Amino acid sequence: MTGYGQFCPMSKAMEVLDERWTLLVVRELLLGSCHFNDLRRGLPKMSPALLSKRLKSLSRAGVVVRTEVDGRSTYSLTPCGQELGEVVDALGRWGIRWLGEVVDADLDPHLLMWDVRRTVPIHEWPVGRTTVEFRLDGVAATASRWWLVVADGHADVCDVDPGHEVTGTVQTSLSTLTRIWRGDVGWATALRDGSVAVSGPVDVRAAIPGWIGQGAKAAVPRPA
Amino acid sequence: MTGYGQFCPMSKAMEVLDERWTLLVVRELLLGSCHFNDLRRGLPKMSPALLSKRLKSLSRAGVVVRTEVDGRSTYSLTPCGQELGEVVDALGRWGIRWLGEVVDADLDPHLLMWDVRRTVPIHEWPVGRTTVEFRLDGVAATASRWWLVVADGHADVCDVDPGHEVTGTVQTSLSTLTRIWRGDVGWATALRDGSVAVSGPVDVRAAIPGWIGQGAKAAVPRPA
DNA sequence: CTGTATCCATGGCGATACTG
DNA sequence: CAGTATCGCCATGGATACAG
Repeated sequence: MTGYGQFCPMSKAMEVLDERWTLLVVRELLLGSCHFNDLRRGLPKMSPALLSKRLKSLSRAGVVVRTEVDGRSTYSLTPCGQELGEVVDALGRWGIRWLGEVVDADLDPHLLMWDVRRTVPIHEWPVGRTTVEFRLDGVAATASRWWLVVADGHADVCDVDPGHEVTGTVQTSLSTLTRIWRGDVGWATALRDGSVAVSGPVDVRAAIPGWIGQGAKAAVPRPA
Repeated sequence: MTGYGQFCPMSKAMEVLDERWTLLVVRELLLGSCHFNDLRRGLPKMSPALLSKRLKSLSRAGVVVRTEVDGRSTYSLTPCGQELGEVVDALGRWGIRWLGEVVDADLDPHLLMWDVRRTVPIHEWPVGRTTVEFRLDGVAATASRWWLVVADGHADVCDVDPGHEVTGTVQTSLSTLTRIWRGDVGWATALRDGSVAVSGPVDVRAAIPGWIGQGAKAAVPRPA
């Protein structure tokens, strides 16, 4: 008895979607990941076996299609899967409004920098290569320094020094950068209270908040 | 490890909502059920122990509040819970569009008549008591005859003959009535192809399709 | 790079009965 | 009416290692 025994459309939807991890896989696909290891990077706590299993059931459900492109496995959403964007959106809006507190167990520097990378507003950056260094206080040494490199309309993030000249530096805690990215606190507030510090030439310091993107839900109004 | 270890708002939302049955409980509350046994009626395949457990965790999450009203346990949605209407809506729209086929295991005459009752467009009915009898072909005798009674701005459904004069009768299969209610097929089509038959005075026969309500998602456009 | 194969513990959840 | 109490299965999914 795996179903709900109901003909209600939302019950039928939940039969496809309510298993653990399922909608997070869909979210990753909506955000543009299409290869197995890209998906894994956005879902670091998910075992590969389970990811594989979920991709298979989403295929069976007609949400995902697997194709081979240039010999690489490529997953993408069918029209049916793309329409789950509305569901994912509604969940995100609800989550950001009512589930505001981020506990330590949810913090993850790799995940954060991966999200920062994919929300970089490229056109806000200067032409030519620009590198912003991040220093995360209180994070294990191997994950405390990051370099965000934007060049040729493309953003990359490294956890080893790429050796470029650093245009500016952001220093803060993992928690603060996460909350800024989520939109829980604003740059202005965080700069004022000293929980984040930017360094570099004055024009760079002024520009950095506009260079660092935010999550899609950052602008959602919060309940009073 | 019960959470996802992610700070993404939608992951946080799923931590609260992705367990089996959870969103169906919310759906019932959104539809207006507020007592334990009302909820059970809308969730017949859910064990009472599990319903109790889900209500408790939804309370802990701030989605539901339990109060005593005139000595009766009463569950209702907090503002946070009411906003899940958007999520439930998005899921229902997606479900009706892409999960169209209703299998036999999802058919349930009690559930259907309970849904028909609560979607009755009261103001479409005549003043004074009106009774429509339903005869469901191919359903066990104890659940094949139903009486929908509308009087004083209130609708009731009985599975035993209430003894009133019957204003009109609908005869069809459980599957057809379900698909009509969901909006998968229209009254006109079903009457034309004979899969449903209405009897009674000519004006009643003409009026019945307008008396029987449909699910909230019936009007959602289907993919080509 | 893209997965599979195994293994195991956990606990989710279904079924049923029962109680204030 | 509104839940508890118990029981036991089996499937879920986490961890790890490995393979084409």
